[in-house]
Amino acid sequence: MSHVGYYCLMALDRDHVLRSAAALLTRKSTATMDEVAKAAGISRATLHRHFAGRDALVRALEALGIEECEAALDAARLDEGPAADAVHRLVREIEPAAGLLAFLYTENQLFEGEGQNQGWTRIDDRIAALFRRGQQSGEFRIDLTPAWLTEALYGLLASAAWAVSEGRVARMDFTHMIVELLLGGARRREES
Amino acid sequence: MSHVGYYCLMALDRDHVLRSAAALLTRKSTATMDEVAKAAGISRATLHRHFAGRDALVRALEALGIEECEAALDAARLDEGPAADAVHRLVREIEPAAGLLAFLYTENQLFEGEGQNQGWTRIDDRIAALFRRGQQSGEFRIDLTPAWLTEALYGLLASAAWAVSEGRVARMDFTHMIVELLLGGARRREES
DNA sequence: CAGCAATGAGACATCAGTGTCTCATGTGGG
DNA sequence: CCCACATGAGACACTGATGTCTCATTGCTG
Repeated sequence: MSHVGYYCLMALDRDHVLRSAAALLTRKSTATMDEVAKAAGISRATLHRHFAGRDALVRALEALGIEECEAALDAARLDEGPAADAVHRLVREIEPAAGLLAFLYTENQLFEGEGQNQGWTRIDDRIAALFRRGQQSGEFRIDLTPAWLTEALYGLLASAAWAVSEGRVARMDFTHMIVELLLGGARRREES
Repeated sequence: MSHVGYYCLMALDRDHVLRSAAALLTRKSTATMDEVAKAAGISRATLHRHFAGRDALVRALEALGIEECEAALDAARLDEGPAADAVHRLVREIEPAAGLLAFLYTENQLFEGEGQNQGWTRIDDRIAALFRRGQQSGEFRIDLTPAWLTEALYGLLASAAWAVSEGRVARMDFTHMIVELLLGGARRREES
């Protein structure tokens, strides 16, 4: 069954191509299929054998982003302990995917109206639920809605990913910057 | 001198076209020149008479964004009073331009490397200076750099603009959401 | 070694968006 | 009334990216 071996290689290559494309498109969101292929070290023909077209590639990247996001959500154990700690774990776990997320965050502006991948709404719901839990436990202030806090988290992740990739801030500060800014705003402050 | 009259109309039209384009591109950043023209209620030919090409249009939008940003910076009187109040005034003044800013924020990812319009660095510097002033006066915590706070402000402005345009949050909460989240994180909290 | 599968390279048609042009129309000013 | 000018509509060529195809080469399997 030589097929098995080849398919396995294909799968490995596919993942490698996907990650190369993610890394490239994070930096240059308008990169050509040619550039994507070169970045992955393969020819455009082979790239097309993996992904029917640019659209399919972006969809695959979206699926990868959702997958990594949900993995991060799982690893962060959002239900356990103080909500603030859960947010910290979440940002730490999601950091490696932040660049890809930032790309998809802007790319999704294109999917306007049409069939919005329901994976994102699931993720939105889980994150919003975390903020809501923090509000109900009294950790977070209640005048900022969970929906806004979720959006703000996305925005901060994207900002930080770009700022890091352009050298405006240090990569090692990534998690600290986001968590401190977000939580400082979200956490209810004791009366001064 | 019929020229005067015509030029005046041209100028008015140009501004109108620019704002229509800003409004459209805020929603659909890949809109066609045809769509931009239709959105402005003019023909593609006339659009080309105002702006040599898509590139020129984006540059003009960039100039408009910078202009409105600086106007907001001026109106906010960043040097006066507590830094926190200045941030609040800044966000309030900049809100009308937030959509355009969000568009340019992602579009600028394209201008990578090349001649980055120095207007942005001037704006960056003024905002960063405001945060630095707040740190020196003891209002803001010092473990978050002014550069990061500036980036975070941009990210929150873009997030909020998109979230509002997609109906995920209420437009009337715009300023409150951003200021409360940003300042809550940036303002030094009294020891609990 | 023989054969098969995957690849790389390149040719090719296609398509969308763009930039440029012309011409007819209409409108306002002299 | 007549003219100048701006506009709208459309034709046109050009470009860049894309999707599809063929063919030679490579490398692994049996």
